[in-house]
Amino acid sequence: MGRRKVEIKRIQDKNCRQVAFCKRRKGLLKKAKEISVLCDVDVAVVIISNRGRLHEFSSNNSLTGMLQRYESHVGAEKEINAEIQVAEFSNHFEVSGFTTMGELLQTTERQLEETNADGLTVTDLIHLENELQTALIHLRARKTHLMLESAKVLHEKEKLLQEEKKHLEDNIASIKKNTKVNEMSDLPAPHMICGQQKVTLNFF
Amino acid sequence: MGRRKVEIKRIQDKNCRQVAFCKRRKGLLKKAKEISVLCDVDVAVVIISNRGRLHEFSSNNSLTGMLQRYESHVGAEKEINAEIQVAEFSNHFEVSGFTTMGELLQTTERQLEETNADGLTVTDLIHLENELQTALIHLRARKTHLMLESAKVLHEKEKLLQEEKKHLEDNIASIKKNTKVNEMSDLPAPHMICGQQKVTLNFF
DNA sequence: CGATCTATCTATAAAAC
DNA sequence: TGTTTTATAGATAGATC
Repeated sequence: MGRRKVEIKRIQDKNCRQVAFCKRRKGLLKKAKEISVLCDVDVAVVIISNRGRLHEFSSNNSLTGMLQRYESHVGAEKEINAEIQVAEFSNHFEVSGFTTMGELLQTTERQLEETNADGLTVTDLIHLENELQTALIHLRARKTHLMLESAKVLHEKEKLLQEEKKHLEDNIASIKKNTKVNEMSDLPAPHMICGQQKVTLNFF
Repeated sequence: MGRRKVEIKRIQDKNCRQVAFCKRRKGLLKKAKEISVLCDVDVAVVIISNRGRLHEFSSNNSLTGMLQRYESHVGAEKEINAEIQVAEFSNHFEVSGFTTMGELLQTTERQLEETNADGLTVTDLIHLENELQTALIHLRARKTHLMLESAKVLHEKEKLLQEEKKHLEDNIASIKKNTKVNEMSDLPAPHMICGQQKVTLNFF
């Protein structure tokens, strides 16, 4: 989109690269905003320059939270935090430090690669992994159960209301069938009449 | 950038919006990739369509991991809170074609066991795990959305039925109010037995 | 839906300030 | 570093299949 076509590979000239970054960053954030508005979707964009500056767009609070959370972890602190987490983990077996299996496995890999630095054995990791797995399974089972239960309740509610509705409609139909017109002159709906014939209710 | 200029506001026509979303999403992700390569920066883009589908680009694994971890945490918290507070979901997730969490876990475990038979490295496992994690996040985002959507539909249904019911009751009340008792002398007593169910009619 | 085709609009490379 | 200008590459709205 410029005077000449550019190949998509790292721009060698530092200055050109910086200029391109400013321009394209602006464009990208604009595009993100546009799509979020035009198409009514949630979009989050995070850009971290190679100098560590953070630029972001977020169409949504929860995503903003995500970005803030990310921001708090970014930079040099990230490495340190990771080290601290690993240390705490190996010392106290704190589950909370690890959020995903991926992280767990990554830690495992690091430990394996680091020629068995301190303490943390693969057995320990497997133990923790099992604990996490179990907790997840329990949580998911409970969640699924609650969801199914709720759906059932709502469906039963609906069914009941449908039945009630039918009953009421039948009532009105019966009344109409058995009522004289002349008695109903002041009713909003003249066709709904009570009459002298026996009302038949076929509720059940 | 098309046949005519478009105002940046929510596209009303649903179909147009969807088409625009597909095109612009592709464009946005492409741009994100380009800037990350050209300018040597880390970029993450997360898009969640209003149907709950998740699309993302990430130039960097750790960034992806970070976002995914965030998603997992907040997503899970949100789901649980929603369950406890509202506890209303419908059978949509039965129709959605997705397996349950339990099934997914079982499948995962089976796959891991099978692949593990061959000499897979930890790196291979991490890669596989990340793929599964991503799939899981997509699935959860979509599932949660479908469930909430279904609950909404059911609630609307219920509300409608309640209104209909009230209307019908009002009709009956009007009829009662405007009907002379002497015209009803040959009607059954206000309390009638239909089959085995006692039905109380307050018509008169 | 999704792909393909254009006319048109937009982004941006390069240059200059 | 940011803005403006200009020429041009790229994105995409609307249409068609």
